Amino acid sequence: MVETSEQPDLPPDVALMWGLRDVTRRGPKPSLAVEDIVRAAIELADAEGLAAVSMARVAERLGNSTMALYRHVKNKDELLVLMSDAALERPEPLPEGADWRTGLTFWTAGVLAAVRRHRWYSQLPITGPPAGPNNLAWLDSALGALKDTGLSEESKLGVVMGLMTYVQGEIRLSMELAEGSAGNPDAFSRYGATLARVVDPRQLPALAEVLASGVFDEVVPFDEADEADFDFGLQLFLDGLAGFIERTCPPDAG
Amino acid sequence: MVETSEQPDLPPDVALMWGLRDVTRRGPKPSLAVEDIVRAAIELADAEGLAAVSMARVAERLGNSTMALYRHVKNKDELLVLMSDAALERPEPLPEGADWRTGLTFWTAGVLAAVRRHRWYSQLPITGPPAGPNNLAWLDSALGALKDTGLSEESKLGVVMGLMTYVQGEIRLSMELAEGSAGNPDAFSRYGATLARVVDPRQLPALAEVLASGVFDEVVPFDEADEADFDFGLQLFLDGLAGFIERTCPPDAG
DNA sequence: CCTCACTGCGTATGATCTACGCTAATTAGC
DNA sequence: GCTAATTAGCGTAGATCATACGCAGTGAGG
Repeated sequence: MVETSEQPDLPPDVALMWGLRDVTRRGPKPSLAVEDIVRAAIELADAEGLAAVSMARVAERLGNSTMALYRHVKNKDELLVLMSDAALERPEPLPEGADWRTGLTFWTAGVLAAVRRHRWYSQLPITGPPAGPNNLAWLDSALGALKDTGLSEESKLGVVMGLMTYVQGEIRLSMELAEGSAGNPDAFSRYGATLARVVDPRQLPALAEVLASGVFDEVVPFDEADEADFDFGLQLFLDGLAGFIERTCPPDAG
Repeated sequence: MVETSEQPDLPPDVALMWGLRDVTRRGPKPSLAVEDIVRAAIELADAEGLAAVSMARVAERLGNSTMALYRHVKNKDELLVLMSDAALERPEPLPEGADWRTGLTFWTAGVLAAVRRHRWYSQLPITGPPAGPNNLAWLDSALGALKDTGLSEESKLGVVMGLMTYVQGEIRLSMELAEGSAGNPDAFSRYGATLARVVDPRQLPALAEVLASGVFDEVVPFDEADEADFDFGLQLFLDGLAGFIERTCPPDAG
């Protein structure tokens, strides 16, 4: 394990993500860097899914032995943490002079786009609050979208956490479902039929009514339906936020 | 594997969750039922976490051999699917005569309470749209809360999916963070210090401002802060929904 | 030049999931 | 009741995995 004695009070994985290591070290030059390991792991996950990411396969891809990785990474969990920050990359800057609503909409679309480039992202465990450079850059970007609202810092943070919660739910629901439907293409076209077979109108009346309305019979591609639903919910949230901002910081009371 | 020839067009795991199996079968009486397996797996996960749920440990808990389980469950993934429905149990019925807002608030609290009884829930993979009896009962309950709004069935479904997305995000963020902070108690009290160490005000100005405001210095128990943030976001969503309902179905235009 | 921290790696251990095939139990049909 | 078909439970074994441990060689500090 590489020591990070320069930042003794930082959690070791955080120090790793920020590239804070000793500059002068004895012994042989490392022929491997954490960044290489993380990059190889991400490529492997992109190509063959997260389940294919084993220490052995990552090492093989780097032309090293399995155990060599453990000099740079405490264990596999730490590797996953590093992957979760590296996969996000940096956010594109918000459009200049945009109001908070377009800013947050832009931000949300950006997060989803970034995450969708790595279909395994939703399967990563969440081990702590955002602490890596990319994660914090996204957090900063969302907070920046709210800078002209006049909200308190605490409120801004609350708003952003609410939005992150909603986005996180979308990531999990839509991405894992998309993964599942990839391996099982007609699970979705059959969904209406499955429900019809199983739903008893006396026990689940409201659901039976939705079924009877035929919403599930339309054959809409999964992605489109999903995006429409996401946008709908996002607009509701932003509508509510607009009300909150007006109530808290009336524009003419400045 | 138990055949489910009565419902040949249902996915096998769905049939299992609904208990649709052959009534008359040849061969020895099964000494084991899927329900037993699922219950044992849930007890094990409750006691020792999801990682402790291996086919061997579940079988051991039942006094059977490992391979005996495979007569009742196709593979471990299917067992996880069954666990994810069984863990939810049935929703409590909505309070009689409640309006949609109290109904949905009640529903949301119920989902979170049900899920929090099994701390491993958030780590389960999502393999398909809700199809088990408990999942569908919850879905029905949420739809039922909207029955007096006059919204179209399609809109109701959209609203519920938006709410489920937000709740799903909360489940994932708060539960996995809670798990993480259990094994690492002061990771949260250190969070402010970690950020202070790592955030450069020139690179992350908005985040730096939040940090400077001292929000992260307050020592609030994780659960309380989390619940407050969740409620705040939920209210924003419901505020937005109120506007949508008024716009779509004005009460005096009925 | 010597010391010794450090890198890479071989070996080994203990889990894990699960394919396969055997034996014994039970029932359907006669 | 007899026979054949079917099924439950399980033992064995293979493949894959994470990772503890210790050794050999490297190269910087003294």
